[in-house]
Amino acid sequence: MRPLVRRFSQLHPPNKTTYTYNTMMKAQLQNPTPDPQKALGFFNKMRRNGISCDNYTYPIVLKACRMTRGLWEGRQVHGEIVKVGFFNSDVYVRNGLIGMYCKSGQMSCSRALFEGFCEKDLVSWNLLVSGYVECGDMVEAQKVFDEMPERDVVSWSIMIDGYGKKTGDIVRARLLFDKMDERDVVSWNTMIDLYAKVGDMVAARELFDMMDRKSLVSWSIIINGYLQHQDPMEALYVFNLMLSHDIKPDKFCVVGAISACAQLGALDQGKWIHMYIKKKKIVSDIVVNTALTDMYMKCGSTEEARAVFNGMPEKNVVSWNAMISGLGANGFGDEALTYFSQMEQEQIQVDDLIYVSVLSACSHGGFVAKGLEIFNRIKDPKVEHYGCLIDLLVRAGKLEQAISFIASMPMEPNKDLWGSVLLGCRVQKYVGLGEFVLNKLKKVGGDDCGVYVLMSNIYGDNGMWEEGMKMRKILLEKGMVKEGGKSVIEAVDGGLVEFVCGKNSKLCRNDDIEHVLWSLSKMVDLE
DNA sequence: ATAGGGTTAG
Repeated sequence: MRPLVRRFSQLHPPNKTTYTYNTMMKAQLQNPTPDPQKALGFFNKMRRNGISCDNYTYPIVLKACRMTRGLWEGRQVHGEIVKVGFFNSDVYVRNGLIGMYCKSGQMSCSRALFEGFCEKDLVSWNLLVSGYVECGDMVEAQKVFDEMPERDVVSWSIMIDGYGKKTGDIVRARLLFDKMDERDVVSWNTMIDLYAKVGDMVAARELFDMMDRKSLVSWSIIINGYLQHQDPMEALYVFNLMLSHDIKPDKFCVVGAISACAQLGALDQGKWIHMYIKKKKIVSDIVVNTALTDMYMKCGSTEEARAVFNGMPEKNVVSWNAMISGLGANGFGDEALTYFSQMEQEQIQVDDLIYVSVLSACSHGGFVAKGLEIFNRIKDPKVEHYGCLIDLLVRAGKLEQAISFIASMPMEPNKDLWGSVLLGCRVQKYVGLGEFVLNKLKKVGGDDCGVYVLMSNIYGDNGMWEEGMKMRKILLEKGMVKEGGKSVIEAVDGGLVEFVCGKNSKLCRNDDIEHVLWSLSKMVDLE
Protein backbone atom coordinates (compact mmCIF):
# COMPACT_ATOMS: atom_id res chain seq x y z
CA MET A 1 0.00 0.00 0.00
CA ARG A 2 1.31 3.41 -0.90
CA PRO A 3 0.83 6.01 1.78
CA LEU A 4 -1.76 8.61 0.91
CA VAL A 5 0.24 11.42 2.37
CA ARG A 6 3.81 11.72 1.31
CA ARG A 7 6.42 13.75 3.06
CA PHE A 8 7.51 16.94 1.34
CA SER A 9 11.03 15.61 0.78
CA GLN A 10 9.58 12.53 -0.96
CA LEU A 11 7.74 14.55 -3.57
CA HIS A 12 9.29 14.51 -7.00
CA PRO A 13 10.43 17.82 -8.44
CA PRO A 14 7.50 18.23 -10.86
CA ASN A 15 5.11 18.13 -7.88
CA LYS A 16 7.02 20.69 -5.95
CA THR A 17 5.02 23.59 -7.17
CA THR A 18 5.22 27.19 -6.12
CA TYR A 19 2.18 26.64 -3.95
CA THR A 20 3.81 23.77 -2.08
CA TYR A 21 6.88 25.84 -1.36
CA ASN A 22 4.80 28.79 -0.19
CA THR A 23 2.92 26.53 2.18
CA MET A 24 6.12 25.01 3.55
CA MET A 25 7.67 28.41 4.14
CA LYS A 26 4.56 29.75 5.80
CA ALA A 27 4.47 26.73 8.10
CA GLN A 28 8.03 27.48 9.21
CA LEU A 29 6.99 30.95 10.29
CA GLN A 30 3.80 29.89 12.05
CA ASN A 31 5.17 26.91 13.98
CA PRO A 32 5.01 27.03 17.76
CA THR A 33 8.75 27.49 17.41
CA PRO A 34 9.12 29.65 14.30
CA ASP A 35 12.24 29.03 12.24
CA PRO A 36 12.66 31.81 9.66
CA GLN A 37 16.11 30.48 8.78
CA LYS A 38 14.52 27.25 7.63
CA ALA A 39 11.97 29.21 5.60
CA LEU A 40 14.79 31.04 3.85
CA GLY A 41 16.44 27.67 3.24
CA PHE A 42 13.34 26.54 1.36
CA PHE A 43 13.39 29.78 -0.60
CA ASN A 44 16.97 29.20 -1.75
CA LYS A 45 16.17 25.61 -2.67
CA MET A 46 13.14 26.83 -4.59
CA ARG A 47 15.25 29.11 -6.74
CA ARG A 48 17.95 26.46 -7.19
CA ASN A 49 15.31 24.12 -8.50
CA GLY A 50 14.06 26.78 -10.87
CA ILE A 51 10.59 27.05 -9.33
CA SER A 52 9.04 30.42 -10.03
CA CYS A 53 7.86 32.73 -7.27
CA ASP A 54 4.44 34.33 -7.20
CA ASN A 55 2.86 37.24 -5.35
CA TYR A 56 2.29 35.00 -2.31
CA THR A 57 5.92 33.94 -2.11
CA TYR A 58 7.49 37.35 -1.57
CA PRO A 59 5.48 38.56 1.44
CA ILE A 60 6.33 35.29 3.21
CA VAL A 61 10.02 35.48 2.33
CA LEU A 62 10.20 39.13 3.36
CA LYS A 63 8.63 38.28 6.68
CA ALA A 64 11.28 35.62 7.20
CA CYS A 65 13.97 38.24 6.45
CA ARG A 66 12.25 40.55 8.89
CA MET A 67 12.33 37.94 11.62
CA THR A 68 16.01 37.17 11.15
CA ARG A 69 16.73 40.86 10.65
CA GLY A 70 18.51 39.70 7.53
CA LEU A 71 18.89 43.04 5.84
CA TRP A 72 21.31 41.69 3.28
CA GLU A 73 18.98 38.83 2.29
CA GLY A 74 16.11 41.30 2.21
CA ARG A 75 17.93 43.59 -0.17
CA GLN A 76 18.58 40.66 -2.51
CA VAL A 77 14.89 39.81 -2.49
CA HIS A 78 14.07 43.47 -3.08
CA GLY A 79 16.26 43.50 -6.17
CA GLU A 80 14.68 40.34 -7.45
CA ILE A 81 11.17 41.71 -6.92
CA VAL A 82 11.99 44.80 -8.98
CA LYS A 83 13.60 42.68 -11.68
CA VAL A 84 10.68 40.25 -11.89
CA GLY A 85 8.28 43.18 -12.01
CA PHE A 86 6.22 42.39 -8.92
CA PHE A 87 7.04 45.68 -7.31
CA ASN A 88 4.28 47.70 -8.88
CA SER A 89 1.74 44.96 -9.20
CA ASP A 90 1.05 43.89 -5.66
CA VAL A 91 0.44 45.93 -2.51
CA TYR A 92 1.19 42.92 -0.27
CA VAL A 93 4.65 42.61 -1.79
CA ARG A 94 5.30 46.33 -1.35
CA ASN A 95 4.13 46.25 2.26
CA GLY A 96 6.35 43.26 2.91
CA LEU A 97 9.29 45.38 1.77
CA ILE A 98 8.45 48.29 4.08
CA GLY A 99 8.03 45.90 6.99
CA MET A 100 11.39 44.33 6.29
CA TYR A 101 13.21 47.68 6.14
CA CYS A 102 11.41 49.01 9.22
CA LYS A 103 12.50 46.04 11.34
CA SER A 104 16.12 46.54 10.31
CA GLY A 105 15.88 50.17 11.37
CA GLN A 106 16.23 51.45 7.82
CA MET A 107 13.60 54.16 8.17
CA SER A 108 14.89 56.42 5.39
CA CYS A 109 14.73 53.44 3.07
CA SER A 110 11.20 52.55 4.20
CA ARG A 111 10.11 56.14 3.82
CA ALA A 112 11.51 56.45 0.32
CA LEU A 113 9.78 53.25 -0.75
CA PHE A 114 6.53 54.38 0.84
CA GLU A 115 6.63 57.75 -0.93
CA GLY A 116 7.29 56.04 -4.26
CA PHE A 117 4.34 53.68 -4.00
CA CYS A 118 1.77 54.11 -6.73
CA GLU A 119 -0.85 52.94 -4.30
CA LYS A 120 -0.72 52.53 -0.53
CA ASP A 121 -3.24 51.02 1.78
CA LEU A 122 -3.90 51.26 5.51
CA VAL A 123 -1.36 48.54 6.20
CA SER A 124 1.39 50.53 4.45
CA TRP A 125 0.62 53.52 6.68
CA ASN A 126 0.50 51.41 9.84
CA LEU A 127 3.81 49.80 8.97
CA LEU A 128 5.46 53.17 8.55
CA VAL A 129 4.07 54.45 11.85
CA SER A 130 5.16 51.33 13.71
CA GLY A 131 8.60 51.62 12.14
CA TYR A 132 9.06 55.09 13.62
CA VAL A 133 7.67 53.90 16.95
CA GLU A 134 10.13 51.01 17.00
CA CYS A 135 13.00 53.46 16.49
CA GLY A 136 11.66 55.55 19.37
CA ASP A 137 10.94 58.47 17.05
CA MET A 138 7.51 59.37 18.41
CA VAL A 139 7.62 62.83 16.82
CA GLU A 140 7.82 61.41 13.31
CA ALA A 141 5.38 58.64 14.19
CA GLN A 142 2.85 61.25 15.32
CA LYS A 143 3.41 63.26 12.12
CA VAL A 144 2.67 60.26 9.92
CA PHE A 145 -0.26 59.28 12.14
CA ASP A 146 -1.74 62.77 11.69
CA GLU A 147 -1.32 62.60 7.92
CA MET A 148 -3.13 59.28 7.59
CA PRO A 149 -6.19 59.43 5.35
CA GLU A 150 -7.88 56.93 7.64
CA ARG A 151 -6.98 55.12 10.86
CA ASP A 152 -8.08 51.83 12.36
CA VAL A 153 -7.68 50.16 15.76
CA VAL A 154 -4.21 48.99 14.75
CA SER A 155 -2.98 52.52 14.01
CA TRP A 156 -4.21 53.78 17.38
CA SER A 157 -2.81 50.81 19.31
CA ILE A 158 0.63 51.29 17.76
CA MET A 159 0.67 54.91 18.93
CA ILE A 160 -0.62 54.05 22.42
CA ASP A 161 2.00 51.37 22.88
CA GLY A 162 4.70 53.71 21.58
CA TYR A 163 3.90 56.57 23.96
CA GLY A 164 3.82 54.14 26.87
CA LYS A 165 6.88 52.05 26.11
CA LYS A 166 9.15 54.41 24.23
CA THR A 167 8.61 57.76 25.95
CA GLY A 168 6.99 56.56 29.17
CA ASP A 169 4.20 59.03 28.57
CA ILE A 170 1.37 56.94 29.93
CA VAL A 171 -0.94 59.93 30.35
CA ARG A 172 -0.67 60.67 26.65
CA ALA A 173 -1.23 57.00 25.88
CA ARG A 174 -4.41 57.04 27.94
CA LEU A 175 -5.57 60.21 26.21
CA LEU A 176 -5.27 58.46 22.85
CA PHE A 177 -7.01 55.38 24.22
CA ASP A 178 -9.95 57.49 25.41
CA LYS A 179 -10.11 59.25 22.05
CA MET A 180 -10.66 56.02 20.12
CA ASP A 181 -14.10 55.57 18.63
CA GLU A 182 -13.98 51.83 18.91
CA ARG A 183 -11.54 49.54 20.64
CA ASP A 184 -10.80 45.87 20.21
CA VAL A 185 -9.25 43.37 22.64
CA VAL A 186 -5.73 44.28 21.56
CA SER A 187 -6.17 48.00 22.19
CA TRP A 188 -7.52 47.25 25.68
CA ASN A 189 -4.68 44.84 26.42
CA THR A 190 -2.10 47.34 25.18
CA MET A 191 -3.36 49.99 27.59
CA ILE A 192 -3.75 47.59 30.51
CA ASP A 193 -0.25 46.24 29.97
CA LEU A 194 1.19 49.76 30.11
CA TYR A 195 -0.38 50.33 33.52
CA ALA A 196 0.73 46.90 34.74
CA LYS A 197 4.31 47.51 33.61
CA VAL A 198 4.61 50.75 35.59
CA GLY A 199 2.96 49.09 38.58
CA ASP A 200 -0.28 51.06 38.53
CA MET A 201 -2.33 47.97 39.20
CA VAL A 202 -5.34 49.99 40.34
CA ALA A 203 -5.68 51.59 36.90
CA ALA A 204 -4.88 48.29 35.18
CA ARG A 205 -7.52 46.46 37.16
CA GLU A 206 -10.08 49.19 36.58
CA LEU A 207 -9.76 48.85 32.81
CA PHE A 208 -9.62 45.07 33.05
CA ASP A 209 -12.91 45.02 34.96
CA MET A 210 -14.46 47.28 32.33
CA MET A 211 -13.61 44.89 29.48
CA ASP A 212 -16.47 42.79 28.35
CA ARG A 213 -14.55 40.36 26.20
CA LYS A 214 -11.28 39.49 27.88
CA SER A 215 -8.73 37.29 26.17
CA LEU A 216 -6.17 35.00 27.80
CA VAL A 217 -3.66 37.79 27.22
CA SER A 218 -5.77 40.15 29.36
CA TRP A 219 -5.87 37.66 32.25
CA SER A 220 -2.16 36.99 31.97
CA ILE A 221 -1.30 40.71 32.04
CA ILE A 222 -3.28 41.19 35.25
CA ILE A 223 -2.08 38.06 37.04
CA ASN A 224 1.56 38.65 36.20
CA GLY A 225 1.20 42.36 36.91
CA TYR A 226 0.13 41.68 40.49
CA LEU A 227 2.90 39.14 40.81
CA GLN A 228 5.61 41.52 39.60
CA HIS A 229 4.41 44.20 41.98
CA GLN A 230 4.41 42.19 45.17
CA ASP A 231 0.77 41.27 45.43
CA PRO A 232 0.72 37.49 45.06
CA MET A 233 -2.53 37.25 47.02
CA GLU A 234 -4.36 39.30 44.40
CA ALA A 235 -2.65 37.41 41.58
CA LEU A 236 -3.97 34.17 43.00
CA TYR A 237 -7.38 35.70 43.59
CA VAL A 238 -7.64 36.72 39.93
CA PHE A 239 -6.44 33.29 38.82
CA ASN A 240 -9.18 31.66 40.86
CA LEU A 241 -11.67 34.17 39.48
CA MET A 242 -10.67 33.01 36.03
CA LEU A 243 -11.35 29.39 36.91
CA SER A 244 -14.69 30.27 38.45
CA HIS A 245 -15.66 31.79 35.10
CA ASP A 246 -14.80 28.45 33.46
CA ILE A 247 -11.95 29.95 31.48
CA LYS A 248 -9.10 27.57 30.79
CA PRO A 249 -5.82 29.34 31.56
CA ASP A 250 -2.77 29.00 29.34
CA LYS A 251 0.83 28.59 30.42
CA PHE A 252 1.34 32.34 30.96
CA CYS A 253 -1.50 32.54 33.48
CA VAL A 254 -0.52 29.28 35.12
CA VAL A 255 3.09 30.38 35.64
CA GLY A 256 1.88 33.55 37.35
CA ALA A 257 -0.34 31.54 39.68
CA ILE A 258 2.41 29.04 40.53
CA SER A 259 4.88 31.84 41.27
CA ALA A 260 2.29 33.50 43.47
CA CYS A 261 2.05 30.26 45.47
CA ALA A 262 5.85 30.20 45.71
CA GLN A 263 5.93 33.75 47.07
CA LEU A 264 3.19 32.96 49.56
CA GLY A 265 4.39 29.52 50.53
CA ALA A 266 0.93 28.26 49.64
CA LEU A 267 1.77 24.61 49.15
CA ASP A 268 -1.75 23.19 48.93
CA GLN A 269 -2.83 25.74 46.33
CA GLY A 270 0.35 25.06 44.41
CA LYS A 271 -0.21 21.33 44.46
CA TRP A 272 -3.75 21.83 43.31
CA ILE A 273 -2.62 23.93 40.35
CA HIS A 274 -0.02 21.28 39.48
CA MET A 275 -2.79 18.66 39.39
CA TYR A 276 -5.04 20.97 37.43
CA ILE A 277 -2.36 21.47 34.74
CA LYS A 278 -2.04 17.72 34.30
CA LYS A 279 -5.77 17.07 34.33
CA LYS A 280 -6.65 19.83 31.88
CA LYS A 281 -3.60 19.05 29.74
CA ILE A 282 -2.42 22.65 29.73
CA VAL A 283 0.57 22.81 27.42
CA SER A 284 3.50 23.14 29.78
CA ASP A 285 7.03 24.09 28.91
CA ILE A 286 10.37 24.54 30.57
CA VAL A 287 9.15 27.73 32.23
CA VAL A 288 6.09 26.11 33.82
CA ASN A 289 8.14 23.20 35.13
CA THR A 290 10.82 25.49 36.51
CA ALA A 291 8.17 27.56 38.25
CA LEU A 292 6.78 24.34 39.78
CA THR A 293 10.23 23.25 40.96
CA ASP A 294 10.78 26.65 42.52
CA MET A 295 7.34 26.64 44.13
CA TYR A 296 7.86 23.25 45.79
CA MET A 297 11.29 24.36 46.99
CA LYS A 298 10.01 27.64 48.43
CA CYS A 299 7.26 25.71 50.19
CA GLY A 300 9.82 23.36 51.65
CA SER A 301 8.58 20.34 49.72
CA THR A 302 11.94 19.21 48.39
CA GLU A 303 10.74 15.73 47.46
CA GLU A 304 8.13 17.02 45.05
CA ALA A 305 10.57 19.60 43.69
CA ARG A 306 13.04 16.82 42.89
CA ALA A 307 10.29 14.82 41.17
CA VAL A 308 9.32 17.72 38.91
CA PHE A 309 12.92 18.66 38.15
CA ASN A 310 14.11 15.13 37.43
CA GLY A 311 11.10 14.58 35.16
CA MET A 312 11.79 17.62 33.02
CA PRO A 313 12.54 16.72 29.40
CA GLU A 314 14.82 19.70 29.12
CA LYS A 315 16.33 22.09 31.59
CA ASN A 316 18.11 25.40 31.36
CA VAL A 317 20.20 27.47 33.72
CA VAL A 318 17.09 28.87 35.42
CA SER A 319 15.75 25.37 36.16
CA TRP A 320 19.08 24.29 37.62
CA ASN A 321 19.20 27.40 39.72
CA ALA A 322 15.73 26.79 41.17
CA MET A 323 16.92 23.33 42.16
CA ILE A 324 20.33 24.31 43.55
CA SER A 325 19.19 27.38 45.48
CA GLY A 326 16.18 25.45 46.77
CA LEU A 327 18.28 22.56 48.03
CA GLY A 328 20.66 24.97 49.73
CA ALA A 329 17.86 26.91 51.42
CA ASN A 330 16.26 23.69 52.65
CA GLY A 331 19.43 22.47 54.27
CA PHE A 332 20.61 20.05 51.59
CA GLY A 333 23.91 21.80 50.98
CA ASP A 334 25.84 18.74 49.85
CA GLU A 335 23.09 17.71 47.45
CA ALA A 336 23.08 21.23 46.05
CA LEU A 337 26.79 20.81 45.31
CA THR A 338 26.14 17.44 43.66
CA TYR A 339 23.57 19.02 41.35
CA PHE A 340 25.98 21.84 40.63
CA SER A 341 28.70 19.48 39.42
CA GLN A 342 26.11 17.53 37.43
CA MET A 343 25.07 20.77 35.81
CA GLU A 344 28.65 21.56 34.87
CA GLN A 345 29.04 18.07 33.41
CA GLU A 346 26.02 18.66 31.21
CA GLN A 347 27.75 21.74 29.80
CA ILE A 348 25.07 24.17 30.96
CA GLN A 349 26.41 27.72 30.82
CA VAL A 350 26.89 28.83 34.43
CA ASP A 351 25.81 32.40 35.21
CA ASP A 352 26.21 34.84 38.11
CA LEU A 353 23.04 33.74 39.87
CA ILE A 354 24.09 30.10 39.94
CA TYR A 355 27.24 31.09 41.77
CA VAL A 356 25.20 33.06 44.29
CA SER A 357 23.04 29.97 44.92
CA VAL A 358 25.99 27.61 45.19
CA LEU A 359 27.89 29.91 47.52
CA SER A 360 24.90 30.42 49.78
CA ALA A 361 24.38 26.64 49.82
CA CYS A 362 27.99 26.38 51.06
CA SER A 363 27.28 29.11 53.55
CA HIS A 364 24.23 27.36 54.99
CA GLY A 365 26.01 24.02 55.01
CA GLY A 366 29.17 25.44 56.55
CA PHE A 367 31.41 24.25 53.70
CA VAL A 368 34.09 26.91 54.00
CA ALA A 369 36.85 25.28 51.96
CA LYS A 370 34.46 24.27 49.16
CA GLY A 371 32.98 27.75 49.11
CA LEU A 372 36.38 29.36 48.79
CA GLU A 373 37.31 26.96 46.02
CA ILE A 374 34.17 27.77 44.06
CA PHE A 375 34.58 31.50 44.65
CA ASN A 376 38.05 31.32 43.16
CA ARG A 377 36.59 29.78 40.01
CA ILE A 378 34.41 32.81 39.35
CA LYS A 379 36.04 34.77 36.55
CA ASP A 380 34.59 38.17 37.31
CA PRO A 381 33.07 38.08 40.82
CA LYS A 382 30.36 40.64 41.53
CA VAL A 383 29.59 42.34 44.82
CA GLU A 384 26.89 39.70 45.45
CA HIS A 385 29.50 36.95 45.26
CA TYR A 386 31.72 38.75 47.73
CA GLY A 387 28.63 39.12 49.91
CA CYS A 388 28.09 35.34 49.86
CA LEU A 389 31.71 34.72 50.65
CA ILE A 390 31.69 37.15 53.57
CA ASP A 391 28.50 35.55 54.85
CA LEU A 392 30.13 32.14 54.58
CA LEU A 393 33.18 33.25 56.56
CA VAL A 394 31.16 35.13 59.17
CA ARG A 395 28.87 32.18 59.79
CA ALA A 396 31.89 29.95 60.15
CA GLY A 397 33.25 32.32 62.81
CA LYS A 398 36.09 33.58 60.61
CA LEU A 399 35.42 37.27 61.01
CA GLU A 400 39.05 38.35 60.59
CA GLN A 401 39.37 36.50 57.31
CA ALA A 402 36.11 38.12 56.17
CA ILE A 403 37.50 41.58 56.94
CA SER A 404 40.67 40.95 54.97
CA PHE A 405 38.57 39.79 52.01
CA ILE A 406 36.58 43.01 52.16
CA ALA A 407 39.84 44.96 52.03
CA SER A 408 40.78 43.13 48.82
CA MET A 409 37.48 43.85 47.05
CA PRO A 410 37.76 45.83 43.81
CA MET A 411 34.36 47.44 44.46
CA GLU A 412 32.49 49.10 47.32
CA PRO A 413 30.75 46.64 49.67
CA ASN A 414 26.95 46.91 49.70
CA LYS A 415 24.64 47.02 52.68
CA ASP A 416 23.87 43.30 52.69
CA LEU A 417 27.56 42.57 52.94
CA TRP A 418 28.07 44.96 55.88
CA GLY A 419 24.93 43.50 57.44
CA SER A 420 26.56 40.04 57.49
CA VAL A 421 29.62 41.50 59.19
CA LEU A 422 27.49 43.26 61.79
CA LEU A 423 25.78 39.96 62.58
CA GLY A 424 29.22 38.44 63.09
CA CYS A 425 30.10 41.28 65.42
CA ARG A 426 27.24 40.37 67.68
CA VAL A 427 28.15 36.70 67.82
CA GLN A 428 31.80 37.39 68.49
CA LYS A 429 31.14 40.44 70.70
CA TYR A 430 33.19 42.90 68.65
CA VAL A 431 31.84 46.28 69.74
CA GLY A 432 34.45 48.47 68.06
CA LEU A 433 34.15 46.69 64.73
CA GLY A 434 30.39 46.90 65.06
CA GLU A 435 30.58 50.69 65.40
CA PHE A 436 32.87 50.83 62.38
CA VAL A 437 30.40 48.78 60.33
CA LEU A 438 27.48 50.93 61.47
CA ASN A 439 29.28 53.98 60.09
CA LYS A 440 29.83 52.21 56.79
CA LEU A 441 26.15 51.29 56.69
CA LYS A 442 25.18 54.91 57.30
CA LYS A 443 27.28 55.92 54.30
CA VAL A 444 25.58 53.48 51.93
CA GLY A 445 22.15 54.29 53.34
CA GLY A 446 21.74 50.81 54.76
CA ASP A 447 21.17 51.87 58.38
CA ASP A 448 17.62 50.63 58.65
CA CYS A 449 15.67 49.70 61.71
CA GLY A 450 17.14 46.21 62.00
CA VAL A 451 20.67 47.58 61.98
CA TYR A 452 20.06 49.85 65.00
CA VAL A 453 18.31 47.07 66.86
CA LEU A 454 21.26 44.79 66.17
CA MET A 455 23.75 47.45 67.25
CA SER A 456 21.75 48.07 70.41
CA ASN A 457 21.91 44.33 71.11
CA ILE A 458 25.67 44.31 70.54
CA TYR A 459 26.02 47.02 73.17
CA GLY A 460 23.62 45.21 75.47
CA ASP A 461 25.46 41.89 75.17
CA ASN A 462 28.59 43.67 76.24
CA GLY A 463 27.00 45.43 79.18
CA MET A 464 27.08 48.85 77.52
CA TRP A 465 23.52 49.78 78.44
CA GLU A 466 23.84 53.53 77.88
CA GLU A 467 25.10 53.12 74.33
CA GLY A 468 22.37 50.56 73.75
CA MET A 469 19.75 53.06 74.86
CA LYS A 470 21.28 55.61 72.49
CA MET A 471 20.55 53.29 69.58
CA ARG A 472 16.96 52.90 70.74
CA LYS A 473 16.68 56.67 70.96
CA ILE A 474 17.91 57.06 67.37
CA LEU A 475 15.21 54.66 66.30
CA LEU A 476 12.58 56.80 68.00
CA GLU A 477 14.03 60.07 66.69
CA LYS A 478 14.13 58.85 63.13
CA GLY A 479 10.64 57.49 63.53
CA MET A 480 11.80 54.10 62.36
CA VAL A 481 9.27 51.35 62.72
CA LYS A 482 9.95 47.76 62.00
CA GLU A 483 8.10 46.78 58.90
CA GLY A 484 5.16 44.59 59.78
CA GLY A 485 6.04 41.00 59.28
CA LYS A 486 3.49 39.11 57.29
CA SER A 487 2.85 35.43 56.94
CA VAL A 488 0.25 33.71 54.93
CA ILE A 489 -1.14 30.55 56.39
CA GLU A 490 -3.25 28.03 54.57
CA ALA A 491 -6.41 27.49 56.57
CA VAL A 492 -7.95 24.06 56.98
CA ASP A 493 -10.58 24.93 54.39
CA GLY A 494 -7.84 25.61 51.83
CA GLY A 495 -8.25 29.38 51.96
CA LEU A 496 -5.35 31.70 52.60
CA VAL A 497 -5.19 33.70 55.83
CA GLU A 498 -2.80 36.54 56.46
CA PHE A 499 -1.06 36.70 59.81
CA VAL A 500 0.31 40.16 60.33
CA CYS A 501 2.89 40.94 62.98
CA GLY A 502 3.57 44.41 64.33
CA LYS A 503 0.26 46.00 63.42
CA ASN A 504 -3.38 45.31 63.83
CA SER A 505 -5.38 44.48 60.81
CA LYS A 506 -9.08 43.86 60.89
CA LEU A 507 -8.88 41.86 57.70
CA CYS A 508 -6.60 39.17 59.02
CA ARG A 509 -7.33 36.61 61.64
CA ASN A 510 -4.55 37.48 64.08
CA ASP A 511 -6.75 36.81 67.10
CA ASP A 512 -7.55 33.27 66.01
CA ILE A 513 -3.96 32.54 65.20
CA GLU A 514 -2.65 34.06 68.39
CA HIS A 515 -5.13 31.96 70.29
CA VAL A 516 -3.81 28.80 68.63
CA LEU A 517 -0.22 29.85 69.27
CA TRP A 518 -1.08 30.50 72.90
CA SER A 519 -2.55 27.02 73.35
CA LEU A 520 0.43 25.50 71.59
CA SER A 521 2.85 27.27 73.90
CA LYS A 522 0.87 26.03 76.91
CA MET A 523 1.19 22.48 75.59
CA VAL A 524 4.92 22.92 75.18
CA ASP A 525 5.18 24.26 78.74
CA LEU A 526 3.45 21.18 80.09
CA GLU A 527 5.97 18.83 78.55
C1' DA B 1 -0.35 36.46 2.06
C1' DT B 2 1.45 42.30 4.73
C1' DA B 3 0.30 45.90 10.39
C1' DG B 4 -0.95 46.24 16.77
C1' DG B 5 -1.34 42.93 22.69
C1' DG B 6 0.96 38.77 27.31
C1' DT B 7 8.17 36.47 26.71
C1' DT B 8 5.90 34.30 31.89
C1' DA B 9 10.48 30.79 35.72
C1' DG B 10 15.88 31.38 39.33
